[in-house]
Amino acid sequence: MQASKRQHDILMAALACFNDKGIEATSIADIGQQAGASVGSMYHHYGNKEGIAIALLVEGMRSNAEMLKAHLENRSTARQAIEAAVMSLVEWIVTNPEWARFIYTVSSSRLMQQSATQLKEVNSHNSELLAEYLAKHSKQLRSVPKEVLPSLLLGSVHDYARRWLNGQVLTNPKELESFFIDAAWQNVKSH
Amino acid sequence: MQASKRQHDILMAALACFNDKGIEATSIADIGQQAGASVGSMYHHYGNKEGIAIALLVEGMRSNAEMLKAHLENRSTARQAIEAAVMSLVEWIVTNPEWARFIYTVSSSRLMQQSATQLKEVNSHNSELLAEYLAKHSKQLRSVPKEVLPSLLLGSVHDYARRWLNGQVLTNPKELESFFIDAAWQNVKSH
Amino acid sequence: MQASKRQHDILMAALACFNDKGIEATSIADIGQQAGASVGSMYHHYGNKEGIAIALLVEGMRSNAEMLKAHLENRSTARQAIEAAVMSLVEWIVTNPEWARFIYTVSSSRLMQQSATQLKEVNSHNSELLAEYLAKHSKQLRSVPKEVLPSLLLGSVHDYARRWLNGQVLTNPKELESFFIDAAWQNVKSH
Amino acid sequence: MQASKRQHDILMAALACFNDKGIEATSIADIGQQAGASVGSMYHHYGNKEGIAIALLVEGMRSNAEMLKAHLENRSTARQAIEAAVMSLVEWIVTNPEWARFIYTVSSSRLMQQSATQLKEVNSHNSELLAEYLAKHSKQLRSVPKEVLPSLLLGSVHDYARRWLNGQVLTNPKELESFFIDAAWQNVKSH
DNA sequence: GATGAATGAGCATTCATTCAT
DNA sequence: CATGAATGAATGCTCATTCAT
Repeated sequence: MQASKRQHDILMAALACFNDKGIEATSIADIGQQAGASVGSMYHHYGNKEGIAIALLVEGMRSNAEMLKAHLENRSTARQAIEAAVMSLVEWIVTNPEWARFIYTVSSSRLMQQSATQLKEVNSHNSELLAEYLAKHSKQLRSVPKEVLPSLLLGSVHDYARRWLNGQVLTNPKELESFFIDAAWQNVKSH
Repeated sequence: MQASKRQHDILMAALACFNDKGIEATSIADIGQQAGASVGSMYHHYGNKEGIAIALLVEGMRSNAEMLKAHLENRSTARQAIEAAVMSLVEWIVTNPEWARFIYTVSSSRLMQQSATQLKEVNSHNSELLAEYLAKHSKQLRSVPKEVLPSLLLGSVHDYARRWLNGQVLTNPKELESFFIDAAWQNVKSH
Repeated sequence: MQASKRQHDILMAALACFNDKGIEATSIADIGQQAGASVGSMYHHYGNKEGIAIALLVEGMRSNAEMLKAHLENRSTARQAIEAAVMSLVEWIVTNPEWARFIYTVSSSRLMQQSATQLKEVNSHNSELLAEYLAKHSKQLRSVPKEVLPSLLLGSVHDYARRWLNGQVLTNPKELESFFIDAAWQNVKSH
Repeated sequence: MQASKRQHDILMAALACFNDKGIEATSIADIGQQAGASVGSMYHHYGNKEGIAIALLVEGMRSNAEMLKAHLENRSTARQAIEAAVMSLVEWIVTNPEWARFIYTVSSSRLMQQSATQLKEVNSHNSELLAEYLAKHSKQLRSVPKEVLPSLLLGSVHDYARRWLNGQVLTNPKELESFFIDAAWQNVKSH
């Protein structure tokens, strides 16, 4: 089922509304109005409000994963892999700020915990992508518990991105990319 | 007006409910029931639901700032200051996981942007505390744009803490403290 | 959008309730129950309680204006116009006591001052109808400030009607019509 | 029980609030705030909200009746009595617009129908005052049903006053007094 | 007399969801 | 597939009233 224009409009309207007023505070009618779709139409396509949010989340994470995969191609050294991971994340956030904002917000919500198989698949696929890749270069990397690794690697980017998306800082993350790469590399390379 | 027991009960009940079901999904009645307070009483003291959330936020940030101040005392070197900052944050999160969870969730919501002078005061006070302290040791520290510094320093902790509070990782942040301290120091020390 | 039966039922139920208990004291649920409509349905059609009151007001004034227009047709002399104005008003009040009572009550409320273009249109249209008509016979009429004219003409009727609708007097205004006509004519004819 | 300053303040605050937002929409707290009195204090003095409204009504009608009595003194002819009645009413309205507005509004409300013996006494006393007076001059007056008389006499004034108090007309009633006197006299004198 | 915390019933309004057309 | 009227449970909030201090 290719997404029709109608479906795409609904998703984009929902993304805008969710970011603007919050998921709970956004009513189905709000989305419909912004999308130029009737209430009934949205239920026809997505079942309910949660269905829309999940579709949005899945789509966002898929796009994020695709970008990471593209950046990882042809990177042979550990350092290059790290660079690729950071650059891909920054690139994706800067290119899709609305989506990034939505995902950051939603990831601490109840939506994330439960919900569709779909989501879990994408989610785990996504996080293993880099893990596998790094495993190839384990000798050049510090040995750290599996659970902390992502935080040492990308924690700075995530933290800055959240603040940037909330308007608390103004400098575009892209301009600070080298700091994030340095930090990531320092934190995970073997001493 | 010292906070009465009644007021304290309301706040604690609200914290539990907000974390359990989300702010929007928590009804005033839910809080009242858990606190053993009537609806009217809550409105008498806090004006409305947002008033409760803000009081909670202010209280949490104040407690966080106090702990940081305590940790910074008697730290003379740059390295010690960094250690103190990381340890204080970890300590506070581990000691007040409920409060931490609430603040992380709410900080990307509309609640944060607007609202109370109270909040802004605490907020700016809080972020300047460490900045001032580090300024004293600027020679031993890398020169980085002001806006990124907090992310380089504490991004890893925040990222891990969020995941821990969401149940995505299980190891207590305290056990991983040395990794966070190392990372922080690597990221901000002068090369 | 022709008013559906549902919409008409809601309006009539509201009219009865408003007159019975007062606008503020009437709950939306009261109206819904009497109209056999759900709460949601009323909001779907009229937006809120005030929307219902305004719709009622507009409809009432429109009906009043129509009756006046009908009575003014084929009246050639000034005296006849005056008679028509009084008789039309008495007729309308006697025929629509519920509506009259509502309008008298509401016209000193905040509802009247603000609100809908709709209302203002009907309102000014209504008051100019007679004014235009009388202008044609200005020679036979006393010259009085524009603002008092309506009170000299119809003040007695309005005053009596209010008291009658409140149950303070019992004689039907129709029976006293000749007194009102005489009074109106005496008050505005040229001496 | 002479009214204390506190009691007077409460009454005046209530009058202002009632006129500003309507009786039902005015909360006890609103009045208290404006009067600088605590909630408890108002209950101590007036029992409840209705008690305040009735006190206000009684006080207003008493003041109105006093003015009428004063104006009727030393008036010997029928014409003079009519003049006095009109002038007294106009005078009172112009001098006490807030009170007039309150009484006009409340007289079509449920408050009037029921309520205190106090009120009924003042009320009937008030309306009989003029009736008695006019009875003395019955020969010079038209014979009209008792119920219409007040409307023929003062209907124009009441109608204009209501519109003036609502801001629908701007000319001070005092300036139009002669029109109202003429009208009253024409309407009740014997032909 | 005065104060203001506490109560809880009552109400306007919103909103996800259904379904006939 | 699309529409929008209809439903009714849920919820934030108000407010008259009481009462201990």
